[in-house]
Order: sequence, then structure tokens, then C-alpha cells
Amino acid sequence: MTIYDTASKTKRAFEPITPGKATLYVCGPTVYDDAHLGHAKSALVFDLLVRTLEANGLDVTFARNITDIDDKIVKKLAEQGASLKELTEFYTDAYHRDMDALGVRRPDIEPKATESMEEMISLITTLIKKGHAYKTQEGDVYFDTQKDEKYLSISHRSQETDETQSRIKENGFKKHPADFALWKHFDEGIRYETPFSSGRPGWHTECAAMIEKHLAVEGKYAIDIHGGGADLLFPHHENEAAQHRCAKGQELAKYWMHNGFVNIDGEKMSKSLGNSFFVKDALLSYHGEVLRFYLLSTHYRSDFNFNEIDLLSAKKRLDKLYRLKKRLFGMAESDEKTPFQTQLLEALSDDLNISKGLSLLDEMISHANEAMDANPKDKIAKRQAQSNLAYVQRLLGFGEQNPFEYFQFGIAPQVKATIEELIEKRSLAKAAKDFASSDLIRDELLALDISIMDTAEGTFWEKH
RNA sequence: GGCGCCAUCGCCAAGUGGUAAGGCCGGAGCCUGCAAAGCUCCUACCCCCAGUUCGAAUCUGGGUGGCGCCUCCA
Repeated sequence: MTIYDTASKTKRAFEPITPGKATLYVCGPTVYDDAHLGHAKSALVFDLLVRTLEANGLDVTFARNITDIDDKIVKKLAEQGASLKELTEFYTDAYHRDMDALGVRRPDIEPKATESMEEMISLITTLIKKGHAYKTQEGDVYFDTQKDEKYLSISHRSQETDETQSRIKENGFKKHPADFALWKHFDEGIRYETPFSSGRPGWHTECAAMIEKHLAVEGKYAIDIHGGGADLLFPHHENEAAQHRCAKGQELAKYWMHNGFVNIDGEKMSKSLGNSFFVKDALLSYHGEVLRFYLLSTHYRSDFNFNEIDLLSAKKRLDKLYRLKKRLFGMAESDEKTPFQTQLLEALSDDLNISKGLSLLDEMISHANEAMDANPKDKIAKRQAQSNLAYVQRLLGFGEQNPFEYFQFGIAPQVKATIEELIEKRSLAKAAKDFASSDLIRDELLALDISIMDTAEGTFWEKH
């Protein structure tokens, strides 16, 4: 398996620290608002990574954190008058609901910042002790970037020029403009008591502390893979890595992975764009698996331009998988691993080449249909196809739904009853060779956005 | 200003030195009472210019056009 590593800027063979195992840490959401499509993309990408690692026989330990204390949360608390716990639990639940709908498997460990305070304080204390961090007279603690030779080795930035520096004068107590806050002193609001001052941790500290607490091993690297959105590369990941390096004398991660951005209709996502921004809104109009398929259909490192036209085109592609699933309904699967399965895993194992994988999937579906068209009783072909679908479901997370229910997404129960009545009436007309009436009923159904298909097993319908 | 990414069929999107995957849309056909679905067939000299090479979408240089990070951000 190969992985593109941002730090070395190359695609490298994945060689886990401990043979047979893989540790993965991904930066999760800050829970002060609903999850947007960018959160979804990131969660989906790393869900696919976990599945691919597992399919390669690795025992994966996957942690994704919840940031449940930071300035944005505190600000929202003040606006809403809620307690910290109420607010963060509300949005954590919402996040779980949305990601579940997208078929994203829950991480093995989901550490929370508020539950990792001891580890953060201990990390900061170590950094102060080792001379890598300093306390200002205001009670803040800063990381001394100038004392870390390898600072910026992950993101490959150059130290800022004097001219740029002069523009940054936010804090006169910092020794160097690039130094970042490990601890911010506060006299009021939500704060924690520490030996250095009462206050709150800086954002970059929590991930470093949680990795150390939950995943780290001795040696050159603490964990195998660290992932997150491309925007986190700098400063977030660079700063996490610097803290860990200076405190523990080892690199934080062996491989760094960053997923591209999601834009909406060519624009960077912003709240002013409205509805399509949040996952929960997209889920009102589209099945979660359609969104999953669409968001995963482009390579993870590319920027993704979300728009409804492409989403519909992705849906049509997924529909074909479900039509095959319908066609194979109730059929047993064969045990053997087919060439398709081998090739699909190979494609995904090449830095998650999903496009290659989906082209293989399309071909597999066509071949299965072709075989069944040629010989509807070909049980071997059917069992193999069923086995292929099961493999796709496990590796890609496509095809989790009952195929009949999938095509009924967005249909209210009363409407469903009406549809089925109409189909019943049409079948009677058809049996009586009254095609004028049966075609009229079909037009009625079409007006409801329902397509019907007559098969040997009866008349099926789909909502479009 | 600093650093970096991208440009492949109408649309989405792989391929990164050996002569262009796949999907959507469109066209023709098979099947069907007619449809739908499914199947078959058809549609690209890879932004421009120069260079390296037996050979380049793929490497190098220069353009042009998009975009990102550097402040909170997935």
C-alpha cells in the first residue's frame, strides 16, 4: 500500500511502525456548530483509509478527537446562555448523527479536549522545563519556535521575512512572531487552574496531548498516520508536531495525510451561501449514501467542487449499483475472492485511488448484468456478483441499504400507498391488455417523479 | 509580499515517459405491447509556446488562466 505523505511530498510505501498494526489520528470537529460538507469530506476520506488499511490485513486503531473547549465555543456560550456541556454535547450528537448517515464508521477512540486537560498541562510543563516554552508576564505560555530546528519541516514554509514580521504585532510579549500560544491566561469565564496560570489551552496542544495519551509508542515515531484537512497543515499540524518533538524527542507521525477542500459552486464555503453548507440540510434532499458516494468520488487530495448537477450524476452511478443489488436480491454469495476484488483493493491501496476503483466497480456491474442478460439462471455469475457487492459494501461503504428502500428515499408513507395502488391498477389494466389505461397510469406516476419497470418478478418502482 | 497547488471529451474524473480508464449527458441499435431498466456500438492529437527524448498528456523552461495557505477553519 502507498500513501502520499505531505511532509516528504512523495508517495511512499506504507510500512507501519509495528508490523500488522496501524495507528491513525485525525483532527475532528470543534463542536460549536453543525457539520458542514468539509467535515463530511474529511471524515469520509479517513473512513475510506481505515477500511482500506483493514482490507490489507492491518489491525487499525483510529482516533478522532472532539474539540469541546476553545474561544469559538466560549463565544457561542455567551451568545446562547447555554452551559459548556449542553452546547458541546448537542453538537457532538449532531455530528455523530450526520456522520452516521454518511456511513462513516465511528473511531475506536474519540478523545475530548476537556477530558485531556491533565495531559495538556503536563505537556506544557515539560516544554517549559525543557526550555522550549516560556511564560510571559501576562500569564500566557508560548512555544519557542526558534528553539526547534525542525520547525516548519512538515509544512515546508520558510521563516517569515523581517518585513512580514513587522506587520505582525499582535503581542509584544512574544519572543518571536511565529511563536504560538500553548496556554492563554484568563481571569474569568471558563478556565482551568494550572501551575502557570488560570486559563485555557491553545488549540494545537490538545491533539499532541491526546496522541500521546491514546496512541503513542516509543521509537522514532509516535503514530503511523496523522490526517486532517489541508488547511490544518499549517499552523495546526506543524505546531502539534513541534510540541511533540520538543517534549518527547520523537516525530509525531510517520505519514501525514491532508484532504483537499470542498467548495460550493466554485466558491469557498461560507455561511452566507446558505443551505447546502450543512450536512444535515443536504441530507434532507439526498440519501446519505448518495452524498457519501459523491463526496468520495474524487481523489481525496484534490479540491472538490460541490454542486447539484454533479451530485445527481453521482447518484445515477450509485443507482446502478442498487439496481444490480435488486436484481440479485436474496441470492447467496460465493466464497472465493474474485479478480475484481483484488483489483479494487489494489486501486484503493494506491493512495486511495477511488476513481480507478469506481471504474472497476462500473465494469463489474456491467459484466454482472451482461451475464444475467445472457443467462438469467447463471447461479455462478450471480453468486460472484453478490460476493463482489458485499466486498464493495465492506471496502467502500456503498450498498448498505435495502435496494428497494434506497429507491424510495424521500417518499412519505401515504404517497407510497398511493403509488402502490396505482401500480396495482395498472397491472390489472395491463393484464386485460388495456394499454391505453395502463399508459395513462404510468404518466400519473411519472408526474409524481416515479419511474416503473416491468420485470419477470413484477413491477418495480423508483423515485427520482 | 512569502510559500504552494491545479489546467485531460459538453460536464465530472483517472492516467504522470510508450502512444488517452470510468461515469453523466448525447446519438444508433437490441430487448419491450409501448416504456423504464439492462446490454451493444459511437464521440478527446490531453491550455499555449519552446526544449529534452527513438518516443511526452506525463520531464524541463517560459507564457496564459484558475485556486489555496500564510488569521479561526475539515
